[in-house]
Amino acid sequence: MAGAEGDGEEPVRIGELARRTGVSERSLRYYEKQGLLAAERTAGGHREFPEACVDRVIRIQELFAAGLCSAKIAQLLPCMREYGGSATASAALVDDLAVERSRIDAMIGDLLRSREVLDEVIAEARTDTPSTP
Amino acid sequence: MAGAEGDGEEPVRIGELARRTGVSERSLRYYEKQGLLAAERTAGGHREFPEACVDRVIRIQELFAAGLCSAKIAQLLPCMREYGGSATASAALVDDLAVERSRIDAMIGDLLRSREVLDEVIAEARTDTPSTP
DNA sequence: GTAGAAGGTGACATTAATGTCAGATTCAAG
DNA sequence: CTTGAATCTGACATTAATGTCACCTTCTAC
Repeated sequence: MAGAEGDGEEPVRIGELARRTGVSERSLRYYEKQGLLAAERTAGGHREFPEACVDRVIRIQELFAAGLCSAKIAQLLPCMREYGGSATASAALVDDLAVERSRIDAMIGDLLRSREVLDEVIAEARTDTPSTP
Repeated sequence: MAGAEGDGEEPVRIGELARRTGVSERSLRYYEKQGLLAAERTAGGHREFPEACVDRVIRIQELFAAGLCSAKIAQLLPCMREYGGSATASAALVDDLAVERSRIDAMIGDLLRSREVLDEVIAEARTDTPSTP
């Protein structure tokens, strides 16, 4: 097996994490401050993220895109088995999440209708102004 | 036929429009200033929206929810046959809209994945803490 | 050890739609 | 006319993630 020596974990520094996730260093530091990410520190104070943070950051971005605020995400993450979470959502949190879910449903509807609008306008323009006559 | 007298259009004031669309008066005034809505004015300066604004406002909200900014929406609306638009999108606008469309596609993906996350966490909580044992 | 790349912290700015408030004016019904 | 509801304008605030900059420290390869 590869990586059988020591703890078998190659820490990731913030620059590499930013590059691999497409999320700015600025945002990664913000995520850490909001409790969405945990990082070890070198003796000199540089952050060392675990490998798993790559997927985690991507998931966090998706949740941000879905309109959740950092506080909600911070509550949600510990309940996700996917990222080693073992917590169970409290009843209050479940209520919150159900509301978020409804909002997401509505937003998906808005997005689908808006996409249709764009498609119609684009198609109409291509009909009126064909680039390949 | 109903409404055969005169111009046959009952104008809508801002309060009623707000109530019927769920959009605040503040936002409706903002939409007008951004060129998304056009309103006649009474002698005293009060806005009189045409009936069609009800659907139009709802569509505008959907487009905002889809992440378009007011400037893009202002360009888009005149190209929508649905709302009496007769314009054809310029090539530059089509390019813009295609970019928006990609973004919307990506966002739909994010929303679907995020919704799944919420469903999992909610389901897990309901399994661990059943309200009806 | 040294130079340059990478990282740390903190502060200030931004964006864009929306909320809110105050004071003045208009509208509609008595 | 009068009165109360509705509307107008303009200004200021907010939100929340992210950008940017300045200045300093740490890391890494030579």
